[in-house]
Amino acid sequence: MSESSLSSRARGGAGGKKPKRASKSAVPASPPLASATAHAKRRGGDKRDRILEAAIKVFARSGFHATRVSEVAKAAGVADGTIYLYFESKEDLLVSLFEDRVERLLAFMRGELPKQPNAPAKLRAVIDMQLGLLEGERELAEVITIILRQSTRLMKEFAAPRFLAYLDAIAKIVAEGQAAGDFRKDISPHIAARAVFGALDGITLTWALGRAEQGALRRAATQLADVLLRGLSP
Amino acid sequence: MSESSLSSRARGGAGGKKPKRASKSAVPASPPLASATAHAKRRGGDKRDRILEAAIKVFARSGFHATRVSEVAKAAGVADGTIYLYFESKEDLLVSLFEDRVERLLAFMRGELPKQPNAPAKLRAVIDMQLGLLEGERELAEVITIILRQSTRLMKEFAAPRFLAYLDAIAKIVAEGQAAGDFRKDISPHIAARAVFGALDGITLTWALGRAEQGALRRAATQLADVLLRGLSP
Amino acid sequence: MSESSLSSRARGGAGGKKPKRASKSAVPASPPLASATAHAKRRGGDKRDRILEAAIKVFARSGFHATRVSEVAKAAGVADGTIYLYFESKEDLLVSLFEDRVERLLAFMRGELPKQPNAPAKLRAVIDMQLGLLEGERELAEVITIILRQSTRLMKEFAAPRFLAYLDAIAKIVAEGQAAGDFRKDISPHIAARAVFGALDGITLTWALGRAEQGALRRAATQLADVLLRGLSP
Amino acid sequence: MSESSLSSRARGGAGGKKPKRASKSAVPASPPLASATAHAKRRGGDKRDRILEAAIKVFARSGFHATRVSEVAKAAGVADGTIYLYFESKEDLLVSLFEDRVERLLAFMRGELPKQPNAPAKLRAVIDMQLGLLEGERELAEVITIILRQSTRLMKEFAAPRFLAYLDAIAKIVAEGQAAGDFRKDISPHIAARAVFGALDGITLTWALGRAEQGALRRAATQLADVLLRGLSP
DNA sequence: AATGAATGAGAATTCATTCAT
DNA sequence: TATGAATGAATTCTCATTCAT
Repeated sequence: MSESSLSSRARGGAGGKKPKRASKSAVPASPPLASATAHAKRRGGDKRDRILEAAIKVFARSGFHATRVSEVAKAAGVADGTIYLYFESKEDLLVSLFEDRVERLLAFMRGELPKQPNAPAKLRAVIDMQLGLLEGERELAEVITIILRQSTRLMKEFAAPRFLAYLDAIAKIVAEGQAAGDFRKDISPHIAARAVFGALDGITLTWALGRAEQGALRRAATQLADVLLRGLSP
Repeated sequence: MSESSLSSRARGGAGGKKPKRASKSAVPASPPLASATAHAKRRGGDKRDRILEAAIKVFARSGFHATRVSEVAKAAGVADGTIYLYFESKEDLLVSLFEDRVERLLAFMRGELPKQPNAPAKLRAVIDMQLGLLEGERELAEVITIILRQSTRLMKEFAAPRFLAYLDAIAKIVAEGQAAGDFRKDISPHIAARAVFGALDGITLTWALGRAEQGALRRAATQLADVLLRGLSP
Repeated sequence: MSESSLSSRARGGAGGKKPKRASKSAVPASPPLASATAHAKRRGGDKRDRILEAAIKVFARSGFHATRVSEVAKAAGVADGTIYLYFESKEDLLVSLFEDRVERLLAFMRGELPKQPNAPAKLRAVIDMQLGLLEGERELAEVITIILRQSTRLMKEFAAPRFLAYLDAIAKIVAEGQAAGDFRKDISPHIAARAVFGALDGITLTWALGRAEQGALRRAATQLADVLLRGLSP
Repeated sequence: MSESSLSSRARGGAGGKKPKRASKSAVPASPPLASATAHAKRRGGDKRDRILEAAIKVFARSGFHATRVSEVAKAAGVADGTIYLYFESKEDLLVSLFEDRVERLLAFMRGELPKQPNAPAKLRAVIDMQLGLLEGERELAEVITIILRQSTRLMKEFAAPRFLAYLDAIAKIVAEGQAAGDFRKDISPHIAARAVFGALDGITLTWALGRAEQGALRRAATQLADVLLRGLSP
């Protein structure tokens, strides 16, 4: 996974609080996606983060278009106008949400992947991490899998490139595995990457829309990895 | 696959024009999803279908919320008010679109699946059909994978149950295969179904958003089936 | 006075109902600036004109910025949205007002001036016409002398060029008179034009802001012409 | 010119810094309207004056409504809130501007006029002074001729009485001239005053909106006085 | 059935003003 | 005095939907 493919674009004042640990399962016990508020209630980020936090909740409940800015403001306990001190528009709020939270996920993955010995391990790590990190963040999962796609402009201009970069990163792992003889060579890395990403997305989506049972995502991760790794084996 | 799971709800006057043939590849040469206009220009369906046709185009281009009803009317060559003679609301237009077109796909699949000898063949047929039928229907593919999710209400109230029914149908195939010893038994049919569905969705989505190359979907179908069938093999 | 300098820019559907007569006093008994509604209640212009009519009243009462679009709508007896079927924006409403009404005044003047035998007669005619035509149109006078200047953008981009064209037309009359020996030659036609225009504007303004007595403007016109013609005499 | 007609209403802490000299041309070389800052940087007036100074600039550039209080604050180098320590509101800022600067002009004229031997000389002095004093103060000229009229409330409640007082002063000069046989008697002093005021205003306005060439105003003053004095001669 | 002019509810955003520090 | 983050009232304009023709 190249640095560039997952690199983030700095935005607002969202500092990149880097999570650093990795357990054997490649997913830390405490979620690195959780709001930084807990530790960083100190300065500035405070109000901005309260707004982001509230936005996740409200967007997940009602969707992007059906959500009124005033609802987010109310949920965040600030005045309507205050939102605009931290975000340019309602759309920017959604983008910032995505950048702020997804960037943490990607940064974490960027740190973990190099630790894996080979392509199969990396692929499993990607699956474990994506699902493992969203476990316990049902609302965020919903925002990423559904809400983000509700603004066509956002989807096409902003999210698509990010998704493509992520796909590229997965495709690289597949290609690396093929080169090393760990994966069958008759499968296009690109198609494989889309299948992996789609499967992850589909599992997340149905989980988020359903009862979002605790542990379900991690269990699904294991099984998905089992199927895909065997499916890609030479 | 149970009747109920894929059964359609009659709506407006959209009769279920049943496509009839099946080639060896399980996908007919002429797309069964194409507008029924050609044959059914007789009465009533005419204008209704022109509106649906136009709606696919315009929704695919601009998304659900950014599309004005007047744009659909213009594209269909009818007056704004005429839309409301055939559909209850803008949202109903999208729902009808989904029902009208997806129902044809599902009906077709309902007809084809029983012809397959076993679960692996059925799973491959599902994959072939979903991707094969959308090939050449880029705009419809975009409407199904993206636009339909833009109305949170629609997504939660209408599409989700349909998707779940489709998931059930796939899960049943997997379970059937496990029972027959064709598939490994350590994988939850539910999780497998979500992975299959997600992979199909992801491949369709990126294809629709990208250059939508001719033949790409069919090629992807073959590879996806190869990976999944090996991945699920006992 | 050149055609170009007072030519209008067609806008919306405001047909140029040309007034045609000229009395000895160069000002017709029935005001050519009055809404065309009276005669033309027939088609289309009806609602548009009702809105313009209402806008003059409300703008004159409250000024441009303090006037709500909904107030204009209410005064015109139409729905808020209807305004936007005929005008692009609140600002466009003001511009259209200006174009629609001032154009009639200028068109009238364009028709009358050539009938005057010499420059002094033309200058007197301009003064008579500007003041005579606004007599009985207090609100319109207020819109032109005050309200139009309340939008800086409008003033600089739209009104200024029109005013300059008008100034040019007056300057040409002065220059013509100087060439013919009817006016003293030590006065810059440009400065004279500004003085004439300013005097007309000042008289109109104070009249509109004051009690706007009947006949006051025509009386003022005579005296102003007397002073200026003697002041410009060789 | 009566004391009352041009007397100022004390406001804020704006003391009347009295300019003192008078040249033969009735207009001093150094502008008496310039900010008092230079001498009075001592206390209090300092910041208040910086704000007024900044307000002239910003109002002249963008107009009253389009100007944000924060822009004035920035231009003055103070915090937004500081403005409200010196002025009650944005509107009060404009009023204060008017009072502060116009009062200096009027005070100066009050001092000069009695020195003139007769009505014609007084009228010429008024013209010379109004135009002469604004020369070199383009932005102030713009504020007085345009910006001040952008708030309808201000215009009607505040400026109109002031303008009327000024008109009265001019009318008195005309009447005085008529009584002394220096001016023709068939012209209403009121109308004459309006014409003079309007001409002055029109010349200032077009000069401010145009290129505001150096010397143009003084030249215009001479010519305007020439025309009006001959026009008013018996 | 078809039209499209008219409707009017609805919401994002701005910005003058306040006030805790 | 000075600050500037926070407030929240206020308003233009859009557009799905209706309905008289």
